[in-house]
Amino acid sequence: MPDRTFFTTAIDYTNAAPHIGHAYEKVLTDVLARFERLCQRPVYFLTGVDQHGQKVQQSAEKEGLTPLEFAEQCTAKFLALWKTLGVEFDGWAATTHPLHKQAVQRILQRLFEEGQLYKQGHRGFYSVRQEQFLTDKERNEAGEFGPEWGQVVELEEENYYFRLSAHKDWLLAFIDTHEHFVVPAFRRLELRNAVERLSGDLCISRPKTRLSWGIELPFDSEFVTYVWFDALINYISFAGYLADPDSGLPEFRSLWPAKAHVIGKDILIPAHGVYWPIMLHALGFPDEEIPTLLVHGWWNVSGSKMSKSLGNAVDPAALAERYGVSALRYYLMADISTGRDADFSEERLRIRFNDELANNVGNLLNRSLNMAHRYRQGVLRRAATTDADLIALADGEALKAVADYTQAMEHYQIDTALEAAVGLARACNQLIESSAPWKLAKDPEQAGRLDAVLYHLAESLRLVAILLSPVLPEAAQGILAQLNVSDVPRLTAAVWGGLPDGHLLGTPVPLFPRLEAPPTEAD
RNA sequence: GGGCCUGUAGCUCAAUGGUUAGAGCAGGGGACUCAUAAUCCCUUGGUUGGGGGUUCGAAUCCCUCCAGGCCUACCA
Repeated sequence: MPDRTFFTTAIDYTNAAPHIGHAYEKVLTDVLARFERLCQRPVYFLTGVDQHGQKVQQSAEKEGLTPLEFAEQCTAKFLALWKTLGVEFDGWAATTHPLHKQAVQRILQRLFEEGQLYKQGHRGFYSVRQEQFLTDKERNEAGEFGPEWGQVVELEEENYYFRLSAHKDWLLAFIDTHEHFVVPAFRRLELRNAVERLSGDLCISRPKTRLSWGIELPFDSEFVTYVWFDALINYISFAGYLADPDSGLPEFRSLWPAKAHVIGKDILIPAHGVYWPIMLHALGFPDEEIPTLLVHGWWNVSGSKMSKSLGNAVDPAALAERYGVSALRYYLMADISTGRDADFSEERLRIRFNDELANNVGNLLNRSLNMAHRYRQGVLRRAATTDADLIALADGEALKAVADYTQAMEHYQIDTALEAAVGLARACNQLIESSAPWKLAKDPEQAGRLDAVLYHLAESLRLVAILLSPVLPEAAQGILAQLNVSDVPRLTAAVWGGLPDGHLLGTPVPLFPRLEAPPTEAD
């Protein structure tokens, strides 16, 4: 059994700048990892970049760079974005790393020796310009290959194949008997049907004459391995699989199996739902060591797919610059149901930030602290209360918020979890209206009640900060700092009564300044 | 062609086959002054895409049609 919770993300291809979809997946996984830390469970968060392949090689040529130079230039953009967005990973999987190359070659060598790989010729139509074999899918209505493919020649080429179809029946049985293999459940259905149609083996190599930017096959120096046995292997190579004891990589048995591979719906079939489990199975991993696939949806732009060619790709770095990291992280986690698609809208980003963080949570913090300072010099009094509304808040709503939040987070439903946290703040705003501390302050006989109300507000805010901390680490620190609480957020501390009698609160400073809409274009 | 998903209030979304289909935002009305022109209360608003069927009971299950999205394949 692993002693650390291990999360991975898809590794991003270093051929273009990151867009909002890349940012979403990494923030989502960062939030899951931070929740584990909040629960004081050791966690290892691996993410990275896929740097090999034909597109990188071609793009590098166009810019007059070596493939490595080009890949590293692009990698730097991803790394900079993760730093900006507060994505704090433990391991960085860059596929040009020598230790990754070593693991890939050891794996290929083993499979080759075991007869899982074989060499075979393939005859087909080949586009010289695009450097790829064409299938009937590429034919136009007239049944011909259009001019976009340039010169098309009939060509025979030898390659290495992985015996994928030999494991088809195993995979079907595995999917049928492991209902949590794919989350959400409806994706498992989709996968099941796709596997049924599976036929043929998997081509895993390219001759160096066509593609040189890759990892050389250990048993045939004329070839490099093609994407699958390079990119997918990152999940185990960077976790220390088949590594030498002094490699500096993690101890593999302390991580494996990963709790979840976080991926987008576009790479479930066939890569992660078919190739990857079969690769692991062929390597001898038992069924209980095949990780869950957590499949997230996409951010669309006004209902349609985001793409560079449509010119509607959203730049996450620009958004973070314009609205702040907290606003962006909050929006990405709150406005999509994990596994589903959502529509990206800057207007909704502003609305949700203003309504839920600025007006609700931020203003609650500000008004609560102001009253505590105005009426009590910032000193809290903790005393037993018999007031029904306060008991309802402490034993009812606060308790329920923490429970609902925890359950939702355990099921990767970040949006539902945030609702619970914000709901507790809402209950506090209601309490302020119904108890009217400004009236209590004028009546000496209500001194005890006023103290109790102020204490309940501060204590609730402490809980809200703890619950928000995986999504909004900085802002949560900000709330706790204003409450004058220096403890590192822990879920075990999210129980009522943490603030001691006589606690001195900090100075209120508006935490979430409202976002203003950009000037609208003249009609 | 095959597969999967979605369709519920103006918008974004909830509702293990079980009260009168809910919440936030937006709209309308009111209250309050501690606070970031914030907050709180009340309120308008639905033929659950259409049509059949099963059931004591359907947004939910079955059939069918319509609309949108995604994956995948061109086999008879």
